[in-house]
Amino acid sequence: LTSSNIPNQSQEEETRCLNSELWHACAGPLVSLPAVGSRVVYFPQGHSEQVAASTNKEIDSQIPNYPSLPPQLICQLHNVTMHADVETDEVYAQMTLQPLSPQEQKDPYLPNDLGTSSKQPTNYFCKTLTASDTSTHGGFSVPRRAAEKVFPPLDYSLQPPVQELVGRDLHGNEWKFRHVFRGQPKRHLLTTGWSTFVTAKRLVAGDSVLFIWNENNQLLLGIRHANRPQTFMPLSVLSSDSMHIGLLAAAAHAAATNSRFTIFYNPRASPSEFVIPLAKYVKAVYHTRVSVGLRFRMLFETEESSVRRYMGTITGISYLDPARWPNSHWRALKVGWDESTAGEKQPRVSLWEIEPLTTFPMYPSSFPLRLKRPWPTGLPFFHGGNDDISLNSCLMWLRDGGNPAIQSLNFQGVGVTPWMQPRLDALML
Amino acid sequence: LTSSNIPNQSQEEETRCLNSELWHACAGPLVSLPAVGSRVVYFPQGHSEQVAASTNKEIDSQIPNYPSLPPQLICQLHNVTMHADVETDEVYAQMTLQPLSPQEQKDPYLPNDLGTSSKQPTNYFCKTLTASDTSTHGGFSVPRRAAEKVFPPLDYSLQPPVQELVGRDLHGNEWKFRHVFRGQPKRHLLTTGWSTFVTAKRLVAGDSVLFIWNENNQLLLGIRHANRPQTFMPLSVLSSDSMHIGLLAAAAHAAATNSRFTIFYNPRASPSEFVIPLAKYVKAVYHTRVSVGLRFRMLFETEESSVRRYMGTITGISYLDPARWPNSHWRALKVGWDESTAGEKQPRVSLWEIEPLTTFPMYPSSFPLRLKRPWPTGLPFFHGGNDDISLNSCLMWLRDGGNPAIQSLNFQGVGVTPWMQPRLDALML
DNA sequence: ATGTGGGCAAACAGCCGACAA
DNA sequence: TTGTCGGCTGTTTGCCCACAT
Repeated sequence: LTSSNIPNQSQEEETRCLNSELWHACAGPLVSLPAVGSRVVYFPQGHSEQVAASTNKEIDSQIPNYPSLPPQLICQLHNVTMHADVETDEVYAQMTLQPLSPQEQKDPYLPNDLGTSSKQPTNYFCKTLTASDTSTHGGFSVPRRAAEKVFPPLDYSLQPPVQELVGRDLHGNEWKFRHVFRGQPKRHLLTTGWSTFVTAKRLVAGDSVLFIWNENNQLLLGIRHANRPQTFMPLSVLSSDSMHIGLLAAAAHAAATNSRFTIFYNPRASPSEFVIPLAKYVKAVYHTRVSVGLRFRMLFETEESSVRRYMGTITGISYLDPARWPNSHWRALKVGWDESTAGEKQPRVSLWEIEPLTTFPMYPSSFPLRLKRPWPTGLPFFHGGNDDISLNSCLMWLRDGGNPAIQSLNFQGVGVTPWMQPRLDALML
Repeated sequence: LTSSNIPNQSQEEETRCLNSELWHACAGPLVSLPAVGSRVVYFPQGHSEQVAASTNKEIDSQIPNYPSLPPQLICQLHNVTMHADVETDEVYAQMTLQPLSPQEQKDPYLPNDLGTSSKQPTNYFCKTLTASDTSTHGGFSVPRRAAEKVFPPLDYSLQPPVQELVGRDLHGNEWKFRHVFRGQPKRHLLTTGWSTFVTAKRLVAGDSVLFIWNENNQLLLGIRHANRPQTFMPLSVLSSDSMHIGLLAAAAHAAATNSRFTIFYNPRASPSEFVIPLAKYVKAVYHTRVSVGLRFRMLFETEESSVRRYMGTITGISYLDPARWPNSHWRALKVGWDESTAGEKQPRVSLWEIEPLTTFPMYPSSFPLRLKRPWPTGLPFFHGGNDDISLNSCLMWLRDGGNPAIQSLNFQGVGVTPWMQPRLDALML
C-alpha cells in the first residue's frame, strides 16, 4: 500500500449517514425508496423471495403457513436508512414499518408519494471494467466523453496534462487517483492509486465502477459487482428455513399488535421491490384495467446503468401461490415478452410494475363492480383511470365509505382496511 | 499467484464431506458433536445467544414470547454435517433435530452418548503467528519439536535438508510448502508457498495455524482467526429481530408438530453449546447435587489449543430470565471465579458444564425429593450420584414410571416427557 | 530455540507509447 | 476511440544469514 492511498478510517457504519446520491446510483435507476412518514404496502411474499435469493434456497414446503398474516400489510414507514456492506459495498436499506390498524387506515392521508424514481445524479458515468482495467499491468482507461463531462478540466498546457482526483466511497473512505491525458493517440487514464482501489474493492473484469461529480464538487465512487453466480454464502448463523419463518412470524406479530418491525431491502438481490408506496399500489390495483391479451411496457435496467422499456403481453391472471397466499396480488400477472433475448425475464409480474398500453379514464360514480362480458380467458379485473386527479378523488370517495351496497360483500383477508375490502374482493375473485 | 500454488477448485460445499479430524481440531478441544441418531436436548435460549453473538445485537424486548415453546426440547438428532465458511474457514455444524413426542420419549433408549469430547488429533501442532511469520519479508518459522513430530523426517544428508509438503485445508484445497532446515543456528522453515497461504487465508499476526499429520499420512491445514473484536457483519439479509423470532418460531413449530428442523451451531461464536446429549443433561440435572457455596471445576480452552481447569464457586441459583423462560435450566448457576484474571469469564453457567468437587453416590430408591434442611441460600437442588452405573439404573427406573406418588405432582412445562415432570418440578421450584 | 533485520536477487507492479480493432 | 501488448524501471517479494533474546 502506498501511504498516500490508505483510506481514512471510517466511522461506525451505524452512526453515519451514507451519501444518498451515491447510494441511489449504486442501487440503480429503477430503485426508489418510499418517503419516510408515508404509507406503504409490504408484501411478505416479496420479502420471502429476497431471502430465498440471498440464501439460494427455495422456500421449503415444511414452512408453516401464517393464516393470520395477510399477503399485504398497509404500513406507516417510520424510518429508512441506507447502508452498504462493509466487505462488498453492496447497498441495502433498512426500513421500520408499522402496520396500520383499520382505524388508522381511515385517518386522512393524502398519498402524494407515488414512488418518484430515485433522482439519479446527472453528472456521472458508469463503466464496466475490462481485463486491462483490472490487470496489474496498467491503469484505468477513462472513456473520453465521460472524463470531459465529470472530471474537472485538465490544464492542457502541461506536458502531459495531469491532475490528482480525490473521491470518496459509500463508507466515506478517501481514494486518490492520478488523472493523466497521454498516449498516442491521446487518452484519459487513471494511473497511480487505481490498482489499490481495484485490490481493495476486489474488482474483476466485468464489474462496474461509478464516478459521480456532485453539486458540491465532490467526487463520489461507487462499485457494482457483476452478478457472480456463486455469490451464495451459506450463512452460518441461521438456517434458511428459520429465516423464512422469522420473516413471516415477525410480520405476523407486528400485524397482530400493530407494532413496528424492521426489514432489510436489498435492491440488487431482490427480484422485485416488496415495499411500495400505498398510492402506487392503489393506483395500480384500483385504477388499472388489465386483462389477458393486454399489451404493456415495463422498465428494465441496462448494463450501462440506464433504463429501457421492454414490451410484453399478459398471458394469464392467477394467484401465484393460492394455497399459501390466497388473494395475493403479488405477481398475479403471467406475461410473455416480445424479444426472444428477454427469455430470462420474470414470467410473472405485479400490477404496479407494468405500464398498460391502453388506459381508460374512470370516475368513482361509474365503477363497474364486475364486467358483464367476461374477458377472453382468466379472471376479470375491473378497470379504472390512472391519472392523478381521478386517483385522488377516488381515494376520497373510498375513504368516505364508498358504495354501501358494495360494502356488504364479504372479504376474507386480514389487515386490509374495511373500505378496501369490497374492492379487493371484486378484484380477485 | 505461482502456478504451482493455485489451489484446486473444490467441489460444492454442500456435496462434500469435510475432514472430521480437521474440523474438530479447528473447533477446539472442548467442542463435541452429539452422535447421529442419539437423543439430545436443545435449548432455544442458547441458540438465541448464538444469534445475538453473531449479529452483535441483544435480544429486543419487542420479541414476542412463545409460551408454547419449552426452554428445552428433547430431540432425536437425525443429521449432523460439518461445514466451514468459504471466506473465513470458520467452522460450524448443521444439525437436523426432531422433537420427540411424549410417547416417543418413553421408547427404550440407552443413553451411551455422554458427549465424548471430540477426539483431538494426536499428531498435530498449533502455532500463533508472529509478525515475522505473516510479513512478506520471510517465511514461517516452525517450532523445532513440532516439525520433528508432525512433518516427515528430512534427509539431513542434503545441503540444506529440504522437502516439499502438500497439505489440504477444510475445503479440500491443496497448498504446497517448501520445508527447509537451514540458518545459523539451524531451524525449520516454510518458505516458498507460505506467503500465498497467508494472503489467501488473510492471516495476520495473532491468528493461529494448525498442522495435522493424520493416519493416512496426509497433511491437514487449519486456521483459527484471533477473536477480532469487530467481526460484526450487519447481515443485510434479515434483521436480527426477525432472526430471533425465526429461531423461536421454527423450534415452536417443530415442537408442536414433532417435525424436523435445522439449526446451525457455530462453536467459536456461541458462548455455550446449546445442543447437548440427553444423557449428559440427565446426569447433570438429576444426579448432581449443587448448592450455593459449592466449589467446582470447569474446562476452558487455552491459547495453545489445549485445555485447563478453572476453579469457581457457586454464588447463586436462579432462573436466568424468569419472565421469558420460566423453569429453564439454562445458565441457572451464578458463579464466581477464583482467579482475578478470569474476570471476563461467564458469570452464569449451566449445571452440565461444571464438575462439582464433592459428589455423593446415589441410588433411585433413596431419591430425596426435597431436602428437609434448606441449603444456605438459593433454591434447593436435589442431589444424586454421577457415576455411569447409577445413571443407567436411574434412567431405567425413570422410564418404568418411578414413584407413583411423585408422578401425581403437576408440572407446567411442555415438551418434557412425563416421567421427567416430577423431577423437574422438584428441581426448579 | 526462535523472532527480527540487513543484504541481495529475482519477480512483480506499474508507467510509457505502439499498435490494432 | 480504446483495449491490449512489449519495453522499461522502480518497488516489492522473498531467500539467505547474522544477531539478539
